[in-house]
Amino acid sequence: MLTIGDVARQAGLRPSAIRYYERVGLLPEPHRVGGQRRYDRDVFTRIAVIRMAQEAGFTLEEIRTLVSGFPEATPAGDRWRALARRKLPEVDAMILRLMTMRRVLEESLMCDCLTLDACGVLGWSSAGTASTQAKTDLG
Amino acid sequence: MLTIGDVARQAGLRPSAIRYYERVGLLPEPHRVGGQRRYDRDVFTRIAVIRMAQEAGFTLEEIRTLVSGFPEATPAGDRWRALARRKLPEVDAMILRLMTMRRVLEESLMCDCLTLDACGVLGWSSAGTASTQAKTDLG
DNA sequence: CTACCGGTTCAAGCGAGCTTGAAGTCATTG
DNA sequence: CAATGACTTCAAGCTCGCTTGAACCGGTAG
Repeated sequence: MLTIGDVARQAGLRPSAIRYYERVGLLPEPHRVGGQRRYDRDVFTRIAVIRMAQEAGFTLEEIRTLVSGFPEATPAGDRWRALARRKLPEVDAMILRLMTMRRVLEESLMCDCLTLDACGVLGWSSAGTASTQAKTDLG
Repeated sequence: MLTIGDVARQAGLRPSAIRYYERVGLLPEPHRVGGQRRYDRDVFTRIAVIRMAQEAGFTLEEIRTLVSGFPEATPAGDRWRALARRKLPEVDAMILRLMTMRRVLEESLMCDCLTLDACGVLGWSSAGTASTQAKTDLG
């Protein structure tokens, strides 16, 4: 049984973050010994999931849905699957954007432009078509 | 010559955002007519660059360096290239994380687990090795 | 017994990225 | 001339994801 400090040290975050996660429903309320939180080792799995999802661009709100075990009162893993299904295209879109960015970065390493928008790298002609380009997806 | 309202409408953001970008140095100060800002169409290119970089996870601070034409007082595009070089691996890492997330989402659509961490999909055994896993990269 | 260490709560603060509101300016329209 | 509407500045507010500080509690060591 680990104290919040142990968990924090091993997971590489601050106790305050762990309490915060608990407050917003990302972590379950642990049992307590004399008022103090005691954690089981599988809290690390949970934290790792949270972190990964966070790095993948999910909000804590979304992660809460991902991660919390809607115990009864819910169809099944249907809720989680629904979210996953909804999120997949977003993740794909994100990957695409990042790959575009990657290309831009890489190609711009090879040219002499002073600024990004003075540079042809983007494939945009720097004016004219720009307004069309400007409304790509973001909504 | 476009007013700030025109630009905002066409770019899909609010005038306040445009003024904000100007304040933090993402957009150059436009000329003014009777105190009001007037923009050239190439502002849309700039805005599109900003948006893309933002979606790719750059902070406005970084984008400022990316986008602003450090006119004199700077070696060349060296500064921008330096940033690009520094950012490339980060972008790559981000892409990798997203692909992991994608895999998790996709595979979890195919299993019956109620929660993510009850599920084997992650490849983590749900305890034991977790603490090791927990410290992947984040720093 | 006292000190100290690490836990506890709660409210407030912070940085990023904007938005909102108040108060004023300016051009056009009736 | 007065009203309208889009602009202006400036300061303050808001959301997210935490952190920090004040004040307190409990267990162990000297």
